[in-house]
Amino acid sequence: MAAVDLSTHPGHLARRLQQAHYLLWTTMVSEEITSPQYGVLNALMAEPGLDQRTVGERVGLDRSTVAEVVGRLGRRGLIEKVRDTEDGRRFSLRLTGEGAGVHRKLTVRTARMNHVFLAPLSEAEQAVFLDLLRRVSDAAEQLRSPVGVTGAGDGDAAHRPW
Amino acid sequence: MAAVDLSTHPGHLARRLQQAHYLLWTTMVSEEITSPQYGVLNALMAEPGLDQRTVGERVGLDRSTVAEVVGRLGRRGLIEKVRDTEDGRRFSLRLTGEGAGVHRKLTVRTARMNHVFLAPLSEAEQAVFLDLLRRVSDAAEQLRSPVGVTGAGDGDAAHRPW
DNA sequence: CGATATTCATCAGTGCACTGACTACTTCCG
DNA sequence: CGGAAGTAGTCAGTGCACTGATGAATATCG
Repeated sequence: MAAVDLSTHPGHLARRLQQAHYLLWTTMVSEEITSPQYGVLNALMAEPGLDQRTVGERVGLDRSTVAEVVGRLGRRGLIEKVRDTEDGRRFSLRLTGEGAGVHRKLTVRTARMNHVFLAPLSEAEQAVFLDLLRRVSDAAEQLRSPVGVTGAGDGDAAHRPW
Repeated sequence: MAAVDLSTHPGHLARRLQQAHYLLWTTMVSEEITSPQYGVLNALMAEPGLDQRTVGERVGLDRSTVAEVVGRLGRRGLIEKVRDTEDGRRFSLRLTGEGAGVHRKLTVRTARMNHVFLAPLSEAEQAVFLDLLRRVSDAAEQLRSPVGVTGAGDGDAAHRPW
C-alpha cells in the first residue's frame, strides 16, 4: 500500500493556506489582534448591538469560540457587552471608541496584506480563486445544517451524497 | 468608516474552508484520527525512519506540533519512536503494523471525502482550485524562510514586497 | 397558568498551531 | 582536545475550533 501525495488533497492545502495566512497576518497586520478577532470587530462595525450567536453566524465561529474571542476583546476594552433588556438571555455587543479605531487601522493593513497574499496570482486568477473558495466553503456549510427543505420534495431531511 | 465584506478576504475564506474540511473529515473519515495525524502516518508510510523535524517539513507542521501529534499517535500504538543510533538528538519514527492498517483504511475514506468536498466544482475547476491553492500556499511559505539567495544578485536577503 | 421546548451563553475537555526559552547532543574550528 | 555554534526535541504560554453538558431565560402548548 503506497503513500499518497498530500498536495492533491484539498484539506491539506486548506490547512497550509491558513497557516500561510496566519504568518502574513502576524507580520503585516497585528500581533495582538488576530484575524478572527478582527472579524468580530468588523461584524459589530456593520451591525452594532448584535448578540454573540449572530456574530458567530456572520463571522463563521461557533458559540464557544465566539465566547472566548468576545471575552478577549472585552478585556482589552475594544467591545462592551450589556444584557439585552428585551431578551434576558442575550448580550448586546458594541464597539467602544477604541475598538472602532483599531478596526479602522487594521482595515487598512488588512487590505495591504490581502494584496501581498494574492500577489502570486494574476488579477483574473485572484477572482477565480475567491470564487472557488467561496463555493466550496458554502457547499460544505450546507451539509452542516441542511437548510429546511421548505415545501415540496421528498421529506428526507439531509441528502448526504455518500 | 464602513465595515468590510469578509467574503472578499482570502484569509477569512481559508479559515472557513478548513472548518468545512474538518467537519467533513470527522463525519466521513474518522473521529479518532485527525487530518494532520493522518498526514504524519502518510509521511512515515512513504519514508520509514524519518525524524520529527523532517516529518514536520513533509506535512507542514512545526516542531512543537509534530511533538504533540507524534505523542498521540505513539500513545495509540500507531507509531514507534526509537533514538537514532547515528545521531543521539533524533528519534527515528516508524509505523507499527496497526498504524499501517489504519493508514490504509483512512486512505480509502479520504479519497471518498475529497470527492465530496470538491463536488461543487467541475472537473476543470477542481484542477484549477488545487493549483491556485498550492501556488498561494507555496508563495507564502517562501516568505517565511527566504530560500538562501545562492550566488549573485544584490545581497539583500529578504525582499519583502511591502 | 404551568410543564415542556427552545434558545443564549458558559464551562470542561480535546486537539491543532505558533512563539520563545530550555536541554541534550553533535559538529565545527582553533 | 576543548570551547563555540548549531541542531533535535521538550515545555510553557497563548489562541482558535469543536463537542457535549449545564444553567438561565424565554417561548410554546395543553
